[in-house]
Amino acid sequence: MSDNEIRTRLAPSPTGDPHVGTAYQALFDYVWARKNGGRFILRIEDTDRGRSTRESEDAIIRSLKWLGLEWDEGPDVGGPFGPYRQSERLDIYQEHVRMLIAEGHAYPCFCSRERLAEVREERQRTGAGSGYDRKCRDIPAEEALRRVEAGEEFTVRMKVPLEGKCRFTDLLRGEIEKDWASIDDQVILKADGFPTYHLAVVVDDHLMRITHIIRGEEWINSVPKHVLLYDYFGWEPPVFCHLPLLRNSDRSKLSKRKNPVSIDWYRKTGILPEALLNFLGMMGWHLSDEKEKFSVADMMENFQLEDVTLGGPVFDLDKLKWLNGRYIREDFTTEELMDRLVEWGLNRDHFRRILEICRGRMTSLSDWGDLTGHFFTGRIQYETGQLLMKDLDETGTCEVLQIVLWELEAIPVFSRDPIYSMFRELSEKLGMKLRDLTAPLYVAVTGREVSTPLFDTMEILGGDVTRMRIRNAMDALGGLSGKQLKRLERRYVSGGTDEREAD
RNA sequence: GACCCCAUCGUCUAGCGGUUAGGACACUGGCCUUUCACGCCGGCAACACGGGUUCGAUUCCCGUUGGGGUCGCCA
Repeated sequence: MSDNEIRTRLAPSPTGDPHVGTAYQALFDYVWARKNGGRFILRIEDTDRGRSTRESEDAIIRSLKWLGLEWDEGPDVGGPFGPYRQSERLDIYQEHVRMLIAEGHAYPCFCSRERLAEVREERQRTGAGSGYDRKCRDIPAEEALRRVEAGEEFTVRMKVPLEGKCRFTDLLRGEIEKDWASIDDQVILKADGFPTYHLAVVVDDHLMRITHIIRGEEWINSVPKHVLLYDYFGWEPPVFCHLPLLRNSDRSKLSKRKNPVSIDWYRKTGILPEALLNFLGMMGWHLSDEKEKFSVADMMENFQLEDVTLGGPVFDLDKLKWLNGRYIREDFTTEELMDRLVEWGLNRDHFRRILEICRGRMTSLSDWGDLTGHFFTGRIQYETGQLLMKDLDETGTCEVLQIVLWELEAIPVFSRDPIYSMFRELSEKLGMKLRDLTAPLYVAVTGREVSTPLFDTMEILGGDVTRMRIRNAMDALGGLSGKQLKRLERRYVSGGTDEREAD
């Protein structure tokens, strides 16, 4: 590697389904590195012990490979600056934390989570800024050391200046200013010895010689903490370039409650990787005014980071479908398209999973088409009468479907058994018979009252497809108004899992 | 609420002081066609508002409004 090589990275946290926002960033990172003859690095940010899973990491890697965005260094391929999984770099972070403490830039904090929660609430309420009150900042070093050695639980926080301004440059926005006083002493090392994002990202980006940090706009507010760390370590910060966030049609940040966000969903509904990439490429960037259809290679030839536009682009499925249609019509011979189709869903593995759950219902081989159509279709047409829950009207049914949606969102691994237990518990909670609860769901998910077993079917379809169909069914029933939704949410609080893009 | 970011058709965008404000998706009228789709031709539709700067502002500056993001021992 030469000294002035352009190096970008994608740093996803393996905590759920691979997110299209991750693909979006990956595309720009990839194109920028490759267009400059540089390298694109994949780093897994699995410092959240509770939520990171290997399954998620594998799924992310699979999705990125499906898209054809290949990295030059990463946990699976190695590289000169590994390991590329943060959980395997703990000693590196701890060493750097020791350096910061030794130089007085960081300090142990002994506050309990409870106290922190109280402080946070109090400060929010009184508008005294937010976050931590720096209680432990001035504990004398010897005393702190004694308490640490005595085995008291602690985290490590970085010292942030109490006054003055932080200035940094974002490639797309120019100079950005922020008062230090608005930033609190961020935890950089958790009580379990794992680093937080802020420490790990700075240390790794430096050690991995990242030259351009291209990531979502949601990170812009944490840049001051990062530049401060670069400063404490005496390192040169890389170029910061924050991409606009992909949006739902109501302009909020793209989220799975309102949109399919899993890359898998796009694959499963028959979007071609080249079309998805092309589409993502036109979010905030354009090849030329006359040419909407372009390849990653076209993009590589013409892309300039500073040409990215800043308005948060709404992710418009209609336009993606149109573009996808153009690829299908224009880019393949029938033979080639056949290969794509086989690869997509007409392959033995997929057939086997489906056959296993439907062979018992077959009296002739030709039942196959009728019985399995819902596995090979995008949108289902509904008979709204069939969608109604027993003894409920359209609104009542929508409310139950909405609750089901929330419950489905909260299932960490979307497979039959957890889905089954969820429905069992839910039917009890709602005081409904399980079959009365699931009957309309057969219709919502498969289009029919009698079909393949629901939970297996959901598993095969995947969480995003399943949820999208239920949402479509709700729309067919007239849906819920914002007001009704709010009321329902108050009445029925359910913990959904956070979704996470790469940084 | 505080702070940060953003602002051209419903949506993705072109525009970088002087344009009938262009293209694409969606919607829509017509043509083609045994249906549908594709394709072709046409239509609807935007510079958020108010101040400056300037001979002239969609374009530059400042406010307002609107939208978004962030305020975690999550990333």
